[in-house]
Amino acid sequence: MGQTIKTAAVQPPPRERILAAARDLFYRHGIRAVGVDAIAEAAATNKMTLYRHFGSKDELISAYLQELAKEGDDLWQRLRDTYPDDPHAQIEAWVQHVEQVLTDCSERGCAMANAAVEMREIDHPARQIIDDYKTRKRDQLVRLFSEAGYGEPEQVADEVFLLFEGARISIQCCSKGPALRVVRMLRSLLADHAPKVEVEALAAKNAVSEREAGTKSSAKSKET
Amino acid sequence: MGQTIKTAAVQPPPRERILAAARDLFYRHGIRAVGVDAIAEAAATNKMTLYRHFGSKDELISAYLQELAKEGDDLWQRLRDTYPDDPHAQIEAWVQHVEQVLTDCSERGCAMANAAVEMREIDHPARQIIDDYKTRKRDQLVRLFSEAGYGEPEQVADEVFLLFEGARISIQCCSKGPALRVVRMLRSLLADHAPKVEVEALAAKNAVSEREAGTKSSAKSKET
DNA sequence: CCACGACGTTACTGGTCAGTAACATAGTGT
DNA sequence: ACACTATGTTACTGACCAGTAACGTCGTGG
Repeated sequence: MGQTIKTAAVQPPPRERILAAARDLFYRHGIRAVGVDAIAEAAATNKMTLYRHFGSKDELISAYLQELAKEGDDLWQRLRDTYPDDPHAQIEAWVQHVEQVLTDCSERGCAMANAAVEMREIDHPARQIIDDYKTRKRDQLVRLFSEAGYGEPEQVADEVFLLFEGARISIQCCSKGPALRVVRMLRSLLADHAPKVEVEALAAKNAVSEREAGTKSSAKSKET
Repeated sequence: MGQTIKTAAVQPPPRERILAAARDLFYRHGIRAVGVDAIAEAAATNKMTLYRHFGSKDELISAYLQELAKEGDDLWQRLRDTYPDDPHAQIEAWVQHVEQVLTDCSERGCAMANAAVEMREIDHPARQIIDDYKTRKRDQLVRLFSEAGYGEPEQVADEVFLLFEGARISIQCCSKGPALRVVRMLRSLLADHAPKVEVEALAAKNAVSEREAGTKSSAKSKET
């Protein structure tokens, strides 16, 4: 029995491997800096198979960004589902996610934003994906703050959004000081805008949710 | 008289033309996306002359970034000199500069940050220039807010810095909403931290400095 | 007038890259 | 055994790109 032993039996299908390799290389070295040969090799396959699954490098880039967008959306949804009907806990969990992202030593900024910088052609399909994703993220923050009863949820969301974006870009090109202090900023900013009645209740709750959410966030997401 | 008429007599020397062309093309299309041939052609010269002035593309990139850094520093200094011993007016002028940068329709983010995204190799000479510049900018903000008597100038500077960075990156990949509202954010943030005694005095002064500084900022800087 | 230096022109090298063609191989279902 | 499909392999094209060599031109300063 077993004359047809699958070499590395549990290896995922080529398409997945290619996408995973592209994701890693694109994020680490940049989209333009990575050739399709390198991706195929990293995926333990070859260029032909790559081109059978993705018609062109641009298509692969789009698939890469769409995967990132989906994971970012899923992560957000999971965050929401973990604390149903408790927007304050959701906010706190998100802040902790932000902290985790920014203190990850492999952090090289937001893959989406970096892609937007690299793909400057305004008609590149990638841009639409990025634009949609970022707009969605901002709107999700607005909604969350609105549900939490914050005054001026749009303003708070814009500010939080820009602070996070700023942190992720500046962690790539500065001495990282400001970026690493962004969590403290977020906390005090949110405290300032939280509905007054809940302040002390929220403070009490943080001690709890801090442990709960801290352990289960193991997904290595690179998104907002 | 005048048998040797200089064709296009007032044309600047090749080195300047090359740097100007590089600056334009690098900023508009990205550093990696622009070849030296294209730069030479845009500078109305040729590749050989380019390589006589800049030993390599990397050297040209460094010169490009250093020029940007110098202009950014000069602009900051001019801002300071325009309102000597009046840090509040300097702050207001800087905010107006920010507004002008962000509403410029040719804005494609901070050239420095974009370069950092494109040049991922940690040992690339460009990275040091960018890092130094950004750190300097942040420190200049700290100093300015400190001179203006703000409480916690470091915190305010970090927040302002990250908001601006966030605005400049997000203007490239989002529906630009949040970025365009950053000036309002800055104003209210600064108002919150300004020394209490000066608030109404500052408000009165804004009406004046708004006209003064608004007209003379014609330099097309792309820097923080 | 001459020599020198700055600049221009052409053509080339070697390398990389996206994308394709042609053929070989292996698993799978019938 | 057969056919079909997914995958692997090799080799290629054409384009682009960074960088160089060799030579030609022109203006300036002595």
